[in-house]
Amino acid sequence: MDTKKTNLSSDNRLSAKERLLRAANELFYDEGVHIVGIDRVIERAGVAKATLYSAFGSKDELIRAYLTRRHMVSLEYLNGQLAAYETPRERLLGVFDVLGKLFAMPGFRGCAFMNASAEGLPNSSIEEPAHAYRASIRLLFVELAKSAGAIEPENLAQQLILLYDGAMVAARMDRNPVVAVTARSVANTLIALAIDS
Amino acid sequence: MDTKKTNLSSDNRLSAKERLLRAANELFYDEGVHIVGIDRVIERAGVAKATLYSAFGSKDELIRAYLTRRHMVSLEYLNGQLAAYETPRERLLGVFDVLGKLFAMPGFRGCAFMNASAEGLPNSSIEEPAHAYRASIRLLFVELAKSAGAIEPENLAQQLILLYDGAMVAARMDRNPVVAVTARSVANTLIALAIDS
DNA sequence: CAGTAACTATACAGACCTGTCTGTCTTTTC
DNA sequence: GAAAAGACAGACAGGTCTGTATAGTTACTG
Repeated sequence: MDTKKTNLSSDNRLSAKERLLRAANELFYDEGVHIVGIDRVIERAGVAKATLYSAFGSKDELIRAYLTRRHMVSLEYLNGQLAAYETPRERLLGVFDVLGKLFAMPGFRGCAFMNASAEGLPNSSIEEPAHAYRASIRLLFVELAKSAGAIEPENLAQQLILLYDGAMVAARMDRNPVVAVTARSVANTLIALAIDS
Repeated sequence: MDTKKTNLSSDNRLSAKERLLRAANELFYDEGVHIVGIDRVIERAGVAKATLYSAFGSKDELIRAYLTRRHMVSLEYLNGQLAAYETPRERLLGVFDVLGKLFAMPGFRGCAFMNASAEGLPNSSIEEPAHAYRASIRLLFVELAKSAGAIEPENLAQQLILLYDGAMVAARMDRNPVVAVTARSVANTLIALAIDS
C-alpha cells in the first residue's frame, strides 16, 4: 500500500537483516563507511536501531558484513560474466571487458575494498575482508593463467592484477572509464608474451 | 631547553604554520584525514587552536594545504631522483625504481591522494588537489614518453600510469613492496614496444 | 488464547568533533 | 618604556556519533 519508498532496501518483504545489508551497501559504497552513520542506515532500511545491534552487534561488524556480502556478489557477477567466454585466454581478457562495463555504470565510485581500506585505521578489522577479496581476485587470475597455458602463471597473474588495480584507480580518480580499453589491450600483449613464447 | 618533544613538527624554530603543516602531514597520512581531529594536530604541532584557525580558516583548508604541500614535495623528490638517470627512457623506468624505494619505507601507507580521496565525500573539496596531483604525474609521463621517442606518447603514458597506480595499490593493500619490480619489468616491455616498433 | 520472539520508537549516556571566545603571556617595534 | 601583534592555554557551544535502555506493538505458535 504505502509504496512511497520504492527503494529495495526498505522492501518490507525482506528480513530486517537483509534490508540493513542492502541499505549499508548503498550508503557505505556511495559515501564511505566512515561518513555514513548508523542513523542513516537504519532510516533507509526502515528498521529500528536496536534491531541493527541485535543483528550485527556493532557498526564495525556491519561494515565487515557489507564487505563480505560485496565480496560474494562481485565474484559471482564476475564469474557469471566470464562464463560467456569460451577459452581461458578469452576469459582473462574478459575480466577487462567486465571492468569496462562497471566503470561506465552510474554511481561507480571505485573498488569498495580499496575505499574502505583507505578509510580505516591501519590494522583495523576492515583489512581482513579486504585481504580476502584480493586473495580471491588473485586466485581467479592465477587459475585462468594456468588454464591458458602461461609458462609462469603467478607472474602473469601479478601483471594482470597491476592492470586491474590501475584501471580501477584511474577510472575512479580520473573519471575515465575508457581506461579499461587500454588495460585490456596491454593485458592482451602480456598474455601473448606469457603464452606464445 | 625543553627538547622533550624531539619530533620535527614541534621544533620551535619553525613558524606555527609550518609546524601545523608538518604535524598534519604526519597524522593525516598515517591515520587518515577523517579520523585525526584538530586537537591531535595542534597538540603535535605545539600550537594553540586559535592559531590554526587564523592560519587556515578550517580543517578542510588544512587538509587541502597538506595535500598541496605533499604534491610539491613528492614531485620534487621524484624529479630529483630521476635526474640521476641519463636518458628519457631510463627515467621512465626510473620512476618504478623510485616507487620500489617508497614502498620499502617504514610507514608507507599508499598514495596520500588516493587515501584522502577515498575518505572524502564525492565532489568534496579534496578532489581538487587530488586531480592536480594526478595531472602532474600524467604530464611527467607524457613528457618523458615524448622525449624518449614514443610513437604515441599519450598512449604509452596512459599504460605506464596503469602500472604506477596498480603498483601503489598492490604495495599498500597486499603489503608487497616487490610489486615495483614487476611493474618495472612490464614497463620495460611496453616502452620497447612503443619506441622500437 | 496465552506466551514468546522480534520489531519499533524514542530517549539517553558518554564521548568526540569543529569552531569560537576569553584572557594571559611573550616578542617585536616605535 | 609603551603599544601592538601574535601565540598561548583552556573553556565553551552546538552538533554528531555509537551504543544502551525502556516501553510499547505486532506476529507467530503451541
